[in-house]
Amino acid sequence: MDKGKLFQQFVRFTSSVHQVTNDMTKEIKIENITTVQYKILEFITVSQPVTLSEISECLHLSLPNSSRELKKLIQSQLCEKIIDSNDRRKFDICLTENGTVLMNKVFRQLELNFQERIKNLTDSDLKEIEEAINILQTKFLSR
Amino acid sequence: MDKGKLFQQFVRFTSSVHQVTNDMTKEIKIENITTVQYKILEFITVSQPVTLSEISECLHLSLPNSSRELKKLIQSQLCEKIIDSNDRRKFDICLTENGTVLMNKVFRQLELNFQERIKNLTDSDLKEIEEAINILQTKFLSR
DNA sequence: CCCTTTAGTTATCATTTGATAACTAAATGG
DNA sequence: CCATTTAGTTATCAAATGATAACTAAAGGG
Repeated sequence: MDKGKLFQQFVRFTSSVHQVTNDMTKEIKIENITTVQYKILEFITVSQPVTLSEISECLHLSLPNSSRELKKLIQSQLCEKIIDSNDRRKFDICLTENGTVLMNKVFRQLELNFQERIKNLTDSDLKEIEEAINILQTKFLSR
Repeated sequence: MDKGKLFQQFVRFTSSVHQVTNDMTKEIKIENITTVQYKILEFITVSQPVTLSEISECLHLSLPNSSRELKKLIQSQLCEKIIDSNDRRKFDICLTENGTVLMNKVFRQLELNFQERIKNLTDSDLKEIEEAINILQTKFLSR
């Protein structure tokens, strides 16, 4: 197995994934939400409940900056803090009702883009894609 | 084939890919190069020669902003313009000798991270991963 | 009970990035 | 050969992001 060649493929692959997801998300515009704030929202959506430290670590933002941006999201009533009764320094962050509605709308749009992209594929192609995703997910992407 | 479920998997998958590539690249710091400038360099490296319009389109930057950032990269002597003799409004952009050396260094570091990540996998795992990447690349990611 | 660590806040400043208008110069098309 | 389109430039301003210092308040450990 040529690991150098695999690395080359990996580079092209990740660059394609970034390209495709960029194209799929670029038209999605939410009023009064910046790019970083959107990433935070997306992270909360996928991983909720999360702590501020987790946001900070996973999105490579400093704690002060995470705090600032979260504050704006809370002011926009898109997410909320739920104090952890075991450790009152911490708190869990969840989407509010509003936030959930918003992110559902975003993901529906994303799914339309996705379905558009796969609409010409056969069932056996889709099956192969599913398996490929599973292999990468279990063997390579999860730590 | 449940396309809705496939979408869910796709979302988790892309989020994992972003996470992993973020982690692999986050320690890579080049002096006097901003994030956007690095993305431009990366794009040139993978796709050279490129035009300014291609940079602008693929990285979702306006032409004026692309021009500004490219100017800085040229001032840092990391890339250069090569006038297209067929159409003198256009020009191709390539890495300079310096830029090539720099990006080689970056990619070597990236490759070390990559090898570290796969070091415990068997040859048959790697073979599966390679095939999975190929399937996604040909059936899903390329337009 | 005190000291240290952890988790987050607030304020401030510099830098980066985004957006837009007004421009040049070359190509293209009738 | 003139008008329009294409490709890129320059300047300027506003907004977003990054970095850091000084802070609070709770938890944990001896």
